Amino acid sequence: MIQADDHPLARASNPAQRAVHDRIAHELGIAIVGGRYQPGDILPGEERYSAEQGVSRTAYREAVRVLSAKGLVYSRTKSGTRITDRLRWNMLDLDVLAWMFEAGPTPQFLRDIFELRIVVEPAAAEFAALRRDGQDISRMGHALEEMRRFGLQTAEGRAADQSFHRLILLATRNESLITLATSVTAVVAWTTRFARDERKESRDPMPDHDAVFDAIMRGEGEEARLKMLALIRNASADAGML
Amino acid sequence: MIQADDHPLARASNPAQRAVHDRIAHELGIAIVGGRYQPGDILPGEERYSAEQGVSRTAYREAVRVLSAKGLVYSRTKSGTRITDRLRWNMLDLDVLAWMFEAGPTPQFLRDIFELRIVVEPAAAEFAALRRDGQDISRMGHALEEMRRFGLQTAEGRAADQSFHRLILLATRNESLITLATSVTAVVAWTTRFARDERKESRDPMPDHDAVFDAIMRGEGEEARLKMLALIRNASADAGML
DNA sequence: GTTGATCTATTTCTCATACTAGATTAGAGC
DNA sequence: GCTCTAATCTAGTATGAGAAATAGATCAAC
Repeated sequence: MIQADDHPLARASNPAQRAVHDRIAHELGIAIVGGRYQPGDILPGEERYSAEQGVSRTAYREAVRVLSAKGLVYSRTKSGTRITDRLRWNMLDLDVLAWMFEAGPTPQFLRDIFELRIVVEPAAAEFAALRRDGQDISRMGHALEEMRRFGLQTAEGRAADQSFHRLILLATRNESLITLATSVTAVVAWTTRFARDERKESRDPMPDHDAVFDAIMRGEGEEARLKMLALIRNASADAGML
Repeated sequence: MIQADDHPLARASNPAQRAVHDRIAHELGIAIVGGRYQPGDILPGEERYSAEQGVSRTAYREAVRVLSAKGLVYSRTKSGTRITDRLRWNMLDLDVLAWMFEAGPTPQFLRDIFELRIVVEPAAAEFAALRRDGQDISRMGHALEEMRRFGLQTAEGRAADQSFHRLILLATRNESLITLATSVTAVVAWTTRFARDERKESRDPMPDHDAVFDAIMRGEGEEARLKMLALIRNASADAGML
């Protein structure tokens, strides 16, 4: 399984060594999704913003192109660059989600994502049950072994958990579903990372996982869907999300 | 209902009057999703590409930033700009979907999207049934009236149809669901626009729509989900997609 | 007074050029 | 062969100059 930090797309942890345009996009992105600029508002403008921030217009413009590509803003000559209506934002873009999270996610935002999870992951489990092959099964089994061995208190255990969910996605053979669920589970992971340990001890996650795995292995789509639904509800309840 | 072409985000139909960086992003985007560049391939490089296309490095770079924001490519100094692995692409981005469609959508791609539709829209109908208010009901009713009056053979009728589906989405009060379904239904609309008229006469769509509307109005979530599922299956069958 | 055309000012967009930074590669030295 | 170093190549940043587009003001006509 590819670790996020190993991939070239992963943002450098140190802001200083990030490209300037990337840093600006990040700052503006957070300011926008965090509500410091409201839809309809006009950004300061190339000349002014770049001067204030001490960066070149080039870097600023490239940052705006990024935000524009994600639907957060749109630019017109003379009018300036405006914040787009929220319904036009690419809410499922990983960067946008990350910015939302950094800006301080609203309960509404988290509720939306967890609802989406309940829609998407059980459906994914169903498709996976119908399309998985021997290799999928083998890898899922291994991930569960690791998870059982290390437990969710360790980094290895959590990695195995995420690996298991990822393997289910890949077994759906549906790229759009994979893309979608990747975004959703990322938010879930960020959320539960902070929600963990605050509460009472969680229940043992293994029975739920085993049940999902078993249904997928036997090719029982409907059952896989229901078991995954149960797993998510339990996990969400433990994280205090439901 | 806002027409796509009225919005500033809508691309100009005439490529000539589009911004240069936008045109380049469009061209490269189609080339990438169409497979002319494969994941792992390296783009020509700023100097070379901009010289060949007769545009400035600035414009080319802004185009690459857009593609990068959508996950299609990533850049590193010295290495160059590479095509990202497909699983990193933002498959649900409206531009990416449009490029896929323009590049000639594969059957696999269309199957993926229609599967996603079957996952998402019934779920949306369920949420809508639980959360709609009087105004939602009133507007949906009006849309159905228009649809009944004009029929799906006219532009007005199709607009009313899309409006009805859009209103259901908005009634979910879930922004991430709205964003997702917007992308999915866009692809469905593009597909059925071309698939229409080729086949035998379609069945009357009104009973299916009325049933969905009725369930939503009465606040019956489960029923709304099932009726929407039936509607989609019928519509897809008529379009030759199932 | 209202409407319509024109003019102006402002803002993004494009280009050219120079230089920087960082990663890869090749070579020197051992 | 191996290691360290230097050359080199590519994306990144900066700046200035001007082009294109258009919102808003100004003015003319009715």
